[in-house]
Amino acid sequence: MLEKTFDPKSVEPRLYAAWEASGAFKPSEDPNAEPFVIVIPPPNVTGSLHIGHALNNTLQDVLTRFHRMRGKAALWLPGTDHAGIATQMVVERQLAAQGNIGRRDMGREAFVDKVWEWKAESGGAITNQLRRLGASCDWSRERFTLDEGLSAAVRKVFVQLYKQGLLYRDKRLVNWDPQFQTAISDLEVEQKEVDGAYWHFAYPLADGVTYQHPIAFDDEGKPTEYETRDYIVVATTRPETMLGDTGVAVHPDDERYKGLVGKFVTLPIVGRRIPIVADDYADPTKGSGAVKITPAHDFNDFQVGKRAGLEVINILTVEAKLNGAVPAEYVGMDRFVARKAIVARAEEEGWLKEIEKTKHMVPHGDRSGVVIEPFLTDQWYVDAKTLAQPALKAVESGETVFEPKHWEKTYFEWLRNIEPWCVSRQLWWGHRIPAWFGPKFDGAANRASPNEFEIFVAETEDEARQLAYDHYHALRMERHDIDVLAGKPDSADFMKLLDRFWNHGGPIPIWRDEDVLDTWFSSALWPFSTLGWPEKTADLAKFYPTSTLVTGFDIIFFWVARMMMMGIHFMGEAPFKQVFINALVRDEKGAKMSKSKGNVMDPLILIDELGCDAVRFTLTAMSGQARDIKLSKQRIEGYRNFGTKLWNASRFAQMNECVRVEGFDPATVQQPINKWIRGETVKTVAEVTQALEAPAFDEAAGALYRFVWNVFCDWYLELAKPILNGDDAAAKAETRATAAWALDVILKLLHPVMPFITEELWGKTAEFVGPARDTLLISAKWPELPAEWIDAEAEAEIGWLVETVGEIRSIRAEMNVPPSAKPALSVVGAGPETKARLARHRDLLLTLARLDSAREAEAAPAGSVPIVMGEATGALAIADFIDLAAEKARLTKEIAGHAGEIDKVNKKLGNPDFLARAKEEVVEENRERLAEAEAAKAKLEAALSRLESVG
RNA sequence: GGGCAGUUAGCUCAGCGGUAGAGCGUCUCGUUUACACCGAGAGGGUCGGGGGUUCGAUCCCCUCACUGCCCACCA
Repeated sequence: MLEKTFDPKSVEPRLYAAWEASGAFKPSEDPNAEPFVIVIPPPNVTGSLHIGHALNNTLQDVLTRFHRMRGKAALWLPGTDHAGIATQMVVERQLAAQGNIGRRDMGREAFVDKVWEWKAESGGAITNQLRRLGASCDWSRERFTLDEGLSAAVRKVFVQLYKQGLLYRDKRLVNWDPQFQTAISDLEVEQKEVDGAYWHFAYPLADGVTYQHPIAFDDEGKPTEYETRDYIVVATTRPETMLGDTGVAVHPDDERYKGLVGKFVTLPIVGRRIPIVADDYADPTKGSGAVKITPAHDFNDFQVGKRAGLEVINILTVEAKLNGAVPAEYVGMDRFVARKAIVARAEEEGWLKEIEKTKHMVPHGDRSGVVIEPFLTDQWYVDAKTLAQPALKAVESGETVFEPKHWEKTYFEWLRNIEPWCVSRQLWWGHRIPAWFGPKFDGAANRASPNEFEIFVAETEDEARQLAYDHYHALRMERHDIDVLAGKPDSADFMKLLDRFWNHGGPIPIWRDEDVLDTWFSSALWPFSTLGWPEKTADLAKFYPTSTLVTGFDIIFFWVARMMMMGIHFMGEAPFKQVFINALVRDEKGAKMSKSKGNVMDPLILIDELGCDAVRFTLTAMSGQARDIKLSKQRIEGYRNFGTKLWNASRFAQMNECVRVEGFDPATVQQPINKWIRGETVKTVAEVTQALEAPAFDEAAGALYRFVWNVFCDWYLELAKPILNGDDAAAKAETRATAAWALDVILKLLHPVMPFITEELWGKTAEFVGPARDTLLISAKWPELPAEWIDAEAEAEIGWLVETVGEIRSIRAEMNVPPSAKPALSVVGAGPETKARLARHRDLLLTLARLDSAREAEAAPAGSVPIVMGEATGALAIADFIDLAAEKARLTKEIAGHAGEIDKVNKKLGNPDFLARAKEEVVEENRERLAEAEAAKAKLEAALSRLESVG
């Protein structure tokens, strides 16, 4: 006998082990099996499973299990991401907590070793948590973004892009994170609104220049009054940057300042003479219309500086402290301390004109949370604009489809306005950039330039060395020809340097770039690097491109778009056929879950409390499209109850010896209820299959829920009871076999969503009764049932029965007829069909509606209550319980309801336009509706008048 | 400033041209041997406002309002 309730805690680990041991997680090797492939969005190796992962991975598992059961070679490829900054942070924190020396004291190699140590110990946490979720990943193919193979792929991609001119080194402003002291990409910058101010500074004009500044205006905005100024006002939100100002810009058409273009101001504190330039960037309507230009510390100013040929003066250190380029008293000062100091000094010296309090957006590092500084450095950039074009085309053409479709707009928007991608990071944990530097020889000066280098990009150091050799050798030959042969005397030093490398006999003195790559660089290769690229592996041939990517919208830019770019560029084909964007999980009030708010729901705790299946079903059912998921525990409990319901239905089946019969053919069933449930099962299979193909997870879950609970349990099992308890051996045997069959189909359909309880029942039902199962449920075949098994007649008949029972129950409840009372039902005016149905299902009617009898009659007995039964009228003899007034009210209300319906339909049918233009079947449907409503109304009116004549 | 999404029963959401639905919650009744993590029944909505298209609009179009998110913006 099945236990009274399902115990997930003991079952889940056992079944997971059984699945894994059976080899079911590996894709079928049947050469005819069509592949179905999902690559997991690799969670950070530092991560632990949160509810978002639970949703995302549940959906992937549902798809994988579904397609596996359908006979596809289903591969769900798992892995983790090395997560550069995040992991480096975790390990640094751990080192600090253990009282170890810091990263910098430890040195790069030792630190990286520590990170690997940490990874070996703690890095597997999240994959074990995925197992607890029931994830049927092929663990034998698990990858890590920093493993040997993926590192080789990264090097190859880097070198190829470099050779193709799609990756280059450039000196420009980057988003600099002073906490981690690394560049970050635009995407890693978060704009946050903070309280700030515009500080208006008066910069004195140099060389005794003055001008007339308008101070009063007429109604048309024309200046009427001027004052003479020997200064120009600029405003800033970052006063400390003024130390790096190298110009002031005004709009070329700004009348106020026309005369000042080409003049100079004397920068306060610094004393630098800087020009006033004309540039469209200056907006006459903003502030004073004049803007200070700090090319080294502002993206816009950098551009203005470039156009106007302004000097670029970097005033910050990597820690965002003021460097030696500023007056001595500020050197080494923190940027925010300097801000205050400068404002104080401006006030003191009288050039602070105004402080305008304001809120404005300030860029912050998404990991560090500190304010980002635009900072002038050399970094590596990917030419994203070029790579984006085919990625755009792939989605435009439908090669790759987003689901829901509207996310394509987001994808397009970003790719169409894409900027170069800064991929170098000044970190230690990550893929070290395969680029080597060598001295650059300045031909004119004939010596190695201290700040410029030759770059040699290669997959290995040996290759880089070879490149360097070739380069310097060619250079040596060339210079030899040009300079030495031409007898130029100043060639000597230059040649000496080159000769030193050669004649020394030692290796070419090149050194490797210290930087590592953005974590997302390796993630971008995930769909093909994990399958073995650049090797031509069997997996790569079979499983690329993948089928569906399931991920959150928050990483469409970070990850999806970049995989599209890299996948198409290196594989010639987009990496996915479909991108399914899942919703964001929020708490029950709709707030984003966060540790600081304390509203985090830990999926592992929920699994402990309510079982994995309940959590999975909830997430599946709630994964409607394009919306946040507001998750409440109550909801999960509801689906836990659903599992229990299924469990109990199975117990019922078992108690009633509903044994699977080998070779049972549902096509042969005779009993109406069996024909009916057979048809309902067929419909559900079709519905669930279609929903999972789309995929529309919520629809699949909804269809399963309704079928199992509201159809199979509420009606089929109830309808089966009289037969199962009756004497008709043939009917009993047929019903037992049908019930067992339907239950098997249910287990299969439900398995992708609720793998544990269904697998357990699959095993248990075979253990107690029926023939042994030849496979685990995970490997069972998805049902395919013929549409002919839907029997319209059985459907109509059971529909009639269900409706009649419902009517009677409703009246009993409304009239407060006690459950113990068993009234008689008289059926008046029945046609042959109703008579036949009444005869066939009399027992069921008596049981389900708790009746004493149900017979045909000539007329309704006095004091009975009418029920519409198609063409016939049922009369329920509950005279003893009737409150006359209440019954009159009930009838009146029902009659009014029908009257309203009749009015509405009559209006429609009376409209000639409707008759002329509406579809024929719609008109017909309305005619039928009218007839039905009129008949029902007539019956109830007759009953009401009888009641009134009595009363 | 630009873009996207949403606004349907108390709550959470489905429906997306032809009779307004589900789950939860609420109320009433019920220990009939699968299940109280249950069963039966009931109440509850002028489908955000205003226009338009249509024989017909919750559904299509326009517009307004509100909510959420993304991108841009440090004078």
